[in-house]
Amino acid sequence: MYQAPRGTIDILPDEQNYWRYVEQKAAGVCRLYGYQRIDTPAFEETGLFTRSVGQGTDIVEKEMYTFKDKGDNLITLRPEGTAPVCRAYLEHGMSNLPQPVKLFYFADIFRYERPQAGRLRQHHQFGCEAIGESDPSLDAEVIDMAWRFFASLGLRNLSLVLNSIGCRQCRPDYIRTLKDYYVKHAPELCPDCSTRLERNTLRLLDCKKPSCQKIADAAPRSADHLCPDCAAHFAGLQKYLQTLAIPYAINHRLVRGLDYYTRTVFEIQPEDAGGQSTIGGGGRYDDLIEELGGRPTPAIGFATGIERIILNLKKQSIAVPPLPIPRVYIACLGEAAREAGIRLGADLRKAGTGVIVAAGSRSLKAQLRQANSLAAQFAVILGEEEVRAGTAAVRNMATSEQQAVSLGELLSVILNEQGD
RNA sequence: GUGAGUGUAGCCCAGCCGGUCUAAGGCGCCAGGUUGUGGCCCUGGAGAGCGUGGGUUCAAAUCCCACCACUCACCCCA
Repeated sequence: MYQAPRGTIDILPDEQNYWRYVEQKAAGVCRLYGYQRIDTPAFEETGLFTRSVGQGTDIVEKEMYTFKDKGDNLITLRPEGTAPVCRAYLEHGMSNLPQPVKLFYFADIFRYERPQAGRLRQHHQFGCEAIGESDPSLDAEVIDMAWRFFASLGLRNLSLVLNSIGCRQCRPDYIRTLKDYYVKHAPELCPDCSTRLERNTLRLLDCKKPSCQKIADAAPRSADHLCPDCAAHFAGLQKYLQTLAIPYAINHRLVRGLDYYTRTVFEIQPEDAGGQSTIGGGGRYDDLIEELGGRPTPAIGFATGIERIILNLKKQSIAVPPLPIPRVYIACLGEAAREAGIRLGADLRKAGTGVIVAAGSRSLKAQLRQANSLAAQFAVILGEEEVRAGTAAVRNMATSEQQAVSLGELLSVILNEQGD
């Protein structure tokens, strides 16, 4: 027997209402903020990701699904959503549109990771990007949008953590300062951190080991080493978040795993944080468009993990509306009745009503049993008697009331009945 | 990539100091209990040879090994 590849899941019919719910809420929020949908390919030229996400990152170093296709092109299944959107922005000359350009997407994301709950090799993200504006009010708006999205889903007890990691003017100085500090503590660092010291100094702050955390807590803070522009930007963002009454906590150890981030970085997570807790995160990437060959263009965005959102919807027992199902079940006894049933089903569907026409030749009892378990509101019973009389028995499944209706009236009777 | 736990029918699971296990039960599914009628109830039926592959043994779902998958933690992030 085959099974789904490791770290992938089938999203079965029973789960689909969660997915539709999340998508619908996301689209609703995007409409509120003027974001338009974009869909990009599931794979891109590998260089797009190594260039943007960064050579030293875990994603590029060990998590990408990369292969050569039959035309000898180096291809990578997208491990994140921002770079493809930026590529599309450039490729289609969106810098000629009114700025900022506001885009959202639903995308499947591929990373070769060790799977566990809330962490898959193929997962789905909803994300937004606002490209072409550096004003901190846009940062606040993007965070507000993410915040409103989670609120509209009904998720409670979320926390927003925030930081600014500076820009290419001030960050090198900061990293030098940070490195000097860490070099002094080198003997106390865990093995991972010892290698990070050279390879990716910023990520030292992110280490979860208690011993390293103590060092990180006392480390120089990026927010204290911002250049005047970045400091003003960060102050502006906080002011606007206060204007929007969005609660936040600054965590100077928050750095993100992708190299393209500048200035603002943020994450949103449930307060009862478990292992894979972050349900959304994002930040500014003011240099990325330029890095990809465009003119200097500031931008900010965020992404959310749909599987993790659904995990939390379930954890918080949030009721999600069911998907619509057919209201009418047509039971047929005999060949003449079947033909009548098929015709009736076609008419009802033409009128926009969902119908299940019983197939096969099971007993009436079995057909009604099925109507019941499919939660139909009405069963229409067609047998030889009815066909002969030119009628059908319409049974209200909730009340068990049953009446004979002439075939001519049947359509209007069913369409007018509320069911319950 | 590291460490630990788990793996029996579609689902939940009993059994696991080896031997009537030709593997139990519940849910679900199918059928019957009315000659054309559901949801409750009753009866019956189908459905696994015990994650996969080896090994130990007269004998393994039950012991050992490997692999695979899932879960949890690390790591990483959504």
